[in-house]
Amino acid sequence: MADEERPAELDFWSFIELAHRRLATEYGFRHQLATEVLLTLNRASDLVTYDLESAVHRPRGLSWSSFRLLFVTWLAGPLEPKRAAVLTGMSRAAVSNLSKPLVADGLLERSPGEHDGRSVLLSLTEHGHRTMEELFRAHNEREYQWTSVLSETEQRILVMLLNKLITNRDQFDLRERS
Amino acid sequence: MADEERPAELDFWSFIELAHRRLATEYGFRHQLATEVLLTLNRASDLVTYDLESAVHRPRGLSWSSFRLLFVTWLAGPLEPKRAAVLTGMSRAAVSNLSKPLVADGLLERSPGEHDGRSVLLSLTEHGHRTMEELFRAHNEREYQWTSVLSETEQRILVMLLNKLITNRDQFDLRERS
DNA sequence: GAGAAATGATTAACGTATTTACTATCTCTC
DNA sequence: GAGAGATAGTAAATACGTTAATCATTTCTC
Repeated sequence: MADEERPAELDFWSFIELAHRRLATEYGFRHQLATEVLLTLNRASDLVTYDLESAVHRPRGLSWSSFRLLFVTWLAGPLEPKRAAVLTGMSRAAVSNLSKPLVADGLLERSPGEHDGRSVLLSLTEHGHRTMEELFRAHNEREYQWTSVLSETEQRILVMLLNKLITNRDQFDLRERS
Repeated sequence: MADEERPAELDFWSFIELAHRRLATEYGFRHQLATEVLLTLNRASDLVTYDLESAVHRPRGLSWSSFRLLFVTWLAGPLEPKRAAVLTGMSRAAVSNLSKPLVADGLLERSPGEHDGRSVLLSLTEHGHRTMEELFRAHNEREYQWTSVLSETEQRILVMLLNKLITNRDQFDLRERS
């Protein structure tokens, strides 16, 4: 057994390796590769997100969620809260809560819908629009720092593989946010 | 312009494509591929996680975070809360809060540390151990359903690319959880 | 070896997301 | 066109995470 394990080096990322090893040797689990793929996917996503949030958005007074809402409104807006919820992957209530401070800060605008008395349209104000252009520039630069360790071809392969992973999801009855 | 956009088909996943298109045509952002890579990474991770949580863990009365804590304790335990926090990627306070119900349910055990009067060791109880074996079997089966749309080679490439993405992170001063 | 600083775990205060319940409007059916 | 049911948005209750403050112990320094 000796110093087969080196706990001193073990951290959030290298835990994946330990898990893989332990699942292989201690327990006879069939699908170790599946675990490795999805653990890696998860932790990579968490690391990048955490970094972007704390380096770009928090210093400007925005949470990751607020940014996401502004982002979809910027690119797909004006849109109803319902649609914003689908596109951001959060609940309608979350959109409603997040909008409040953004409207108060003059970034977002809430106007009554045209044909439906219940509905509302979210759009960026002029100020919100300018803010997003500046904000996304910083965001995009940091994204580039992350991805530039991969060649363009590697990046395209990565996107392609993730697309394949996700778009075949209808092969089984997966759970989605209602 | 015509029906260039088809909002009817737009959802959480296909928004990536819309974002890519809009950033390319409307705004002259330099690093569209970076955005596409990281949006894809993020959303893929979210979809898989949401599915695993709602299909496997919630029905058994566990949150995603509880599962993660049990998982690292299972594979790397017994360990101190501090180390569990690093390995799960959450705060020490979260570990402390999550432990409480798990101890109460008889899955987790909290024993005083050997050499240090302040410290504590978290470990699975016998019952917790048996539970994890059953639970992880279900988890692993579902993971397999997800990943099996990729060939083994594709899976290895995916892991390799994500590893490359992350392990070069020390090239710039990224933000990590303290 | 006594006092100061540091460290581990917990608690308290707070922010933010989710689910559930509610209100208003719209649509469908007869 | 009146009533049942569906839908949009919000509000209330709840769950769960974070950071900051607290307590106990340990380590460092003189």
